Amino acid sequence: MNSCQQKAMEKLLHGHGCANQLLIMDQTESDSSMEREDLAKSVLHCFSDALSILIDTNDHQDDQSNNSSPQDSSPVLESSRKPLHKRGRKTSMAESSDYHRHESSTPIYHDGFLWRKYGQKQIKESEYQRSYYKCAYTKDQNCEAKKQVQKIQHNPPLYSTTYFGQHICQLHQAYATFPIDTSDFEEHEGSHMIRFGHPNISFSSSTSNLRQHQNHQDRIKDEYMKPVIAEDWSPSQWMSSEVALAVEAFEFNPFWTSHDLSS
DNA sequence: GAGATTTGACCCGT
DNA sequence: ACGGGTCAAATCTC
Repeated sequence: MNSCQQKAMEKLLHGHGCANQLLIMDQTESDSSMEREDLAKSVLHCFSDALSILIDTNDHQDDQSNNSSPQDSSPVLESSRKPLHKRGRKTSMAESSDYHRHESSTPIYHDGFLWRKYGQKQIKESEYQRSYYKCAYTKDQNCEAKKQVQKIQHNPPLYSTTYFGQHICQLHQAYATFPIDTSDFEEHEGSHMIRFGHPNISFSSSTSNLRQHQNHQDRIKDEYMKPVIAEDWSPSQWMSSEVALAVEAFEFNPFWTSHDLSS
């Protein structure tokens, strides 16, 4: 597998994890439709990014074969092919070599990663403030992924979420697999897990905190131990019809295992 | 009390 | 000097 395929695979696994998070939220009778929507959008973003990577790869291969100019068929990914500044400090993070920008009617807070806000600033010529986030595992795992969230339009509301850098933390991979392989409930004790925005679904890197949530997780685990047939899964069960249609277009099923995705 | 967020100050490139 | 990005002390929340 080449590096592009590896990236696409990581995106798919991340989307997989988000979809599983959706599953947890529903089975715990969460009433936060907004968070559910965020996760559903994240699933779509991940798949869009994965497709974009694969399309870019094909374009690149086409370039090598016929030297034609590639078209940007990506609806979401606005990344690395943009020219960089020639020298000196980049005038903005958006000119860094690796960024992805998403625009949506709601800010993306729950995208499957754990972020820590480290700044907020009023940007000139914008009436809205920009918020700066970095991966919560910046120190622990030297993960330098960052994101910026900014409202860019009031009516209709429009938010821009820009991601910079790649996650090198192990978080997303563990997250992507744990709901499927229930043995991970034990294996992740003491290791890094995730805390999402929903107060009832909280995992921590410390064993003591994890134990505090053990009873609740046991209940979740029990739910997972119920037999669920992958063929029975339908996006419309978990998300709005509009998003569900898009997910169905990807023929995605959260009950797939990592092996299913990689084979 | 620990961890997360807020916010003014600071750094650095233009 | 200006503006975007980051730091870190103060504050807040659980």
